[in-house]
Amino acid sequence: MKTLKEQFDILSDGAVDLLPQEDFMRKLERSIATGKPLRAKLGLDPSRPDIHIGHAVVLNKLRQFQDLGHTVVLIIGDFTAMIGDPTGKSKTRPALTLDETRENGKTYVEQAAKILDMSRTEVVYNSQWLDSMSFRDVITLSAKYTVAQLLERDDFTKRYRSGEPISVHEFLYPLSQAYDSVAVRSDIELGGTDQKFNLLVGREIMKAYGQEPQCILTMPILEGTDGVEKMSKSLDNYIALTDSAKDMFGKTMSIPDSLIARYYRYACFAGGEDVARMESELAAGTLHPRAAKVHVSGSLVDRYHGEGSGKEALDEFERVFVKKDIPDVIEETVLDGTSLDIVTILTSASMAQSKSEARRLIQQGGVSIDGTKITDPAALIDLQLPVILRVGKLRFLRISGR
RNA sequence: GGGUAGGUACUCAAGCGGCCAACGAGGGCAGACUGUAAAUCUGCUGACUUAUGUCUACGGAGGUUCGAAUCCUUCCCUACCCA
Repeated sequence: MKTLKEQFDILSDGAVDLLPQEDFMRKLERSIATGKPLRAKLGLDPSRPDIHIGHAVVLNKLRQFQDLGHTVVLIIGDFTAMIGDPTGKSKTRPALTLDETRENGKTYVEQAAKILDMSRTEVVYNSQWLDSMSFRDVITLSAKYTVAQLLERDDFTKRYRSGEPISVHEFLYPLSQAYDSVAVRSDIELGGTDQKFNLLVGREIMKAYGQEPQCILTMPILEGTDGVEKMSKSLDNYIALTDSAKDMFGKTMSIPDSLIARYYRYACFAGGEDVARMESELAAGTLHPRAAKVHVSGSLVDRYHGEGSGKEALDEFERVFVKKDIPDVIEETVLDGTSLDIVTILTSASMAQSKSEARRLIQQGGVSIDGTKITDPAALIDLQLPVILRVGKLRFLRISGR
């Protein structure tokens, strides 16, 4: 069993906030003394079933809790997802049915299992308690917090000032999330830094319900592969846990230099010393940024696809992008006809969304067949034998006719 | 309930009777240069059997007009002020 100090050092490493520190120390101390594990809570939004390595930052931290013997409580927000979305950004997000959210929740958990130790994980759905609350219960809950307190949240303040709509139910979101903490009696809740407000509401609400308030731990929000926006599916700048080794490697190679060490630390969960060494070598110029990225990409792939797969991904990468060769595995599509015009091929193979787009791609020189650039939109392609179609830098497809 | 300002393509945002598939910016895509980095430069960015062509589109539905994103009516939506 690790000592208090050791546990604290491990758990606080890489965290942005761990509040209040003294309370957390007390909880840890008690846990060590009584042998009773802490309950670490994480709420999941099951409206989008794919987990990406941005989510993984927090999951990895949870894993550290588990490795120290503590319990993780995953709350699938099936009830909240059913109602809609609070962020205002995507106000047209369709409300999901309970079945859909359950289904998403399941895939979510399957993916989380790549990181978490499921034998030390409790999975619960918040509809279990939220769905059965009466209107009276809701009023009781909402009476425990004030509008001014809610408006403290950055995002609410901004929207309120700039005249954007805020629906009343959005105010209820932080409260219901806070109530989840009451329901599962969490000792500490984790989340991204964007969740800090919500996590803190949890403390107040727990107190109001006569419980010992949870501590909060926030992890950084990992930027997406564009290096600017936070990683998210809707911005398409994400690396999914389910991405193939090849994609994972390639996507990581495309991150800006400024993010290399950050990815090393929060995506690969490299230790503080290793990260510091990389940072200083990069700064000193003794390590080429590309080499550092190759290392980061490789260890990321190793992490999720097994030891050694990072090397394979690198070999493939070198072949395609350094030697300008074609990938060794290319998806194949069979089309009707043995001689088709290039525009038809592009659209029916889903490499272009419309014929206009196909023509544009051709005119701009982004299309080649077997390595030969196609410039004539009316060109006929002989498909007696399979050909390799390349669109842009990254998209390859083997086409054969019948 | 009353008043004011608004609702334009992925986003922001011009246009305010014909020259509008709609300026500009961002984003995205393609190309050049590179380290699948950044920065920079160029082109494209509604669809259709590529046509000085047709269709769809400026919150919805009607209307005026030879002609509407632009004018009128009505409905819906948003913010703010008053109650």
